[in-house]
Amino acid sequence: MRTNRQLELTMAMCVIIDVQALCKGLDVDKPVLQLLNIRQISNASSPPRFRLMMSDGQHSLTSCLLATQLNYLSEENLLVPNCVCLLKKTINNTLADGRRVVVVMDMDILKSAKETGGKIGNPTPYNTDGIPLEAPHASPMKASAMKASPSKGLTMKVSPMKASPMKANSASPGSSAKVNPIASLNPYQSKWTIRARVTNKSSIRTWSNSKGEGKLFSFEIVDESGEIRITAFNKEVDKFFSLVEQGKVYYISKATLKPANKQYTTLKNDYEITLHAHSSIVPCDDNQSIPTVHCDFVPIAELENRDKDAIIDVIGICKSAEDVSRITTKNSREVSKRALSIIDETGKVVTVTLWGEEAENFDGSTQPVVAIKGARLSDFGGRSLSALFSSTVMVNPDIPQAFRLRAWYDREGFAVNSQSLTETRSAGTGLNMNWKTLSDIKNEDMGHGEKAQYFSCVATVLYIRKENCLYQACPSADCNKKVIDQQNGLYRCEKCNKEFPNFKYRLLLSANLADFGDNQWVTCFQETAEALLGHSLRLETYIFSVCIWHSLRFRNTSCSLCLSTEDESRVKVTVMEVQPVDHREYSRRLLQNIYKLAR
DNA sequence: CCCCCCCC
Repeated sequence: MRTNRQLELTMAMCVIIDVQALCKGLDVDKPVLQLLNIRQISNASSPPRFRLMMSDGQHSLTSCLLATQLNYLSEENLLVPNCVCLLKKTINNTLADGRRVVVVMDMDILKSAKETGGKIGNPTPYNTDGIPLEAPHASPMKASAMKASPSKGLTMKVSPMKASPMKANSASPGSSAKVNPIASLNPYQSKWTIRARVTNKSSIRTWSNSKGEGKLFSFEIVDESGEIRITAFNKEVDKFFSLVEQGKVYYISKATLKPANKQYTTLKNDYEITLHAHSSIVPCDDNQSIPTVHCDFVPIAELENRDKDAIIDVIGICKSAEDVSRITTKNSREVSKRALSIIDETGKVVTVTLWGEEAENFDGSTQPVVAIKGARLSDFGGRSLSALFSSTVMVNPDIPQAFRLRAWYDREGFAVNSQSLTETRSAGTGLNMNWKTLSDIKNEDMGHGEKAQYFSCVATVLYIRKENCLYQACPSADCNKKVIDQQNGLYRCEKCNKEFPNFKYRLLLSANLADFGDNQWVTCFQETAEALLGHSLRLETYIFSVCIWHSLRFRNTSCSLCLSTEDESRVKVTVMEVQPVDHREYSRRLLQNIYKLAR
């Protein structure tokens, strides 16, 4: 740990001119300063604002404001007089009365007040009454832009060369005299106009929670300096939803900037925009200089080497598409989904899942080119992709890659012996079903191999055992592991490695299934048991999707229905899905089975 | 003021 003396020397050597430079709006790279005083500005507004007196050991500066997102530093007593701070990001701003302030946007506390032990040096006040404005980089916009560039997120380069053609557009309807780059926007300056292209527009969504209800839509925009998200609520939805179109360019002004919650966005901007009653959005026809959406397509074969959860752009021919279906999420929300199989020139296929309206409206019947910007790579079934709310799904986009792909597929691609990166193993996918008869299970020694096996069969329920048909399961939402009664009022879940005062009962039905050749005992947990019991009675025919594995080899499978009792060594046969057979479907699958036997 | 990105 550095001593005060060392710190004093460090400051003296490295940052001696920092206060002076900061005041002049010069580009100071991450100055280290000591906090001499902090006080809350007396105003009624919330959140509160804090004013800081900072020192570089030579000079002190009182015209410093803490950005409100850093208020917690003061509220949690971390930012107290005498602590030493690294100012990672600052913005110079001019107040309404002409006074200039330095707003601290991001900082680290390098040494606590206790460690520092007192004021370093004997700093004298530096020109607190107003700084001359002739400093070379004095404009707030300029200063913030310059500070932004080292933090690698923003890649803005605003030069006077670029700024002038923007001014030339001032005659356009509704535009102000000056167009500001997106990267220069901040909550401390309200008078701005940006000119930007809509890259991603959401549909209208409603919400209802304890705080109230309403509707909203959001869209993302881009200019040559950067990108930002804009959200419209309620009345502004009515006003702007139909005006704002994907891919078009608009002048946008008079809206509120607020810090972006990084938890929910991957956009490279610290802020986002909320529209209000006086906000203005005006279409712009002369938009040559505004960048269009750029995609960095990853070949499908290459997805095998990318990390899970990576956000990637992909393009392919939609070889086949599932019908749209409704699923219920863990949070018991209903949503539409549709899985597509897409193929590209690498000859590899991957499954892409679309959600909501995008799933409902998709038509794969013409085998269109599908390009997705910002899909998430998942490891489900090996490798698969999922569209996010932030993804842009383009069907037959007007881009060279799409034309090339179309030509390739129509000439030869349709016939290639393609390989999918996504293993499909659930019922309902129609093709790719691993159909077995019950006698196949024994004849093929199923469940004794290195991997769990999945198959489907058509069978009738002969018998359901009513004994021991409930078990005590872990009460956590997504864990269904059997708990161990500790005999002290607590129940232990080995999977969660936790003890609970309660448990939930779940169904565990043993059923005997039969087809024309054999019969088989299987286990149905809650969901599949309900499906069976929900129908009239036994002697009804179903399609069963079954998972079979050996309990000595497999303790945990990815299937939430598969509980393994580790003390027994035998083959486990667990039903994952039950579908009552519809006669048409039954005949079709029976035929498939017969054809397979015939081969 | 939302913040949902899901399912097998």
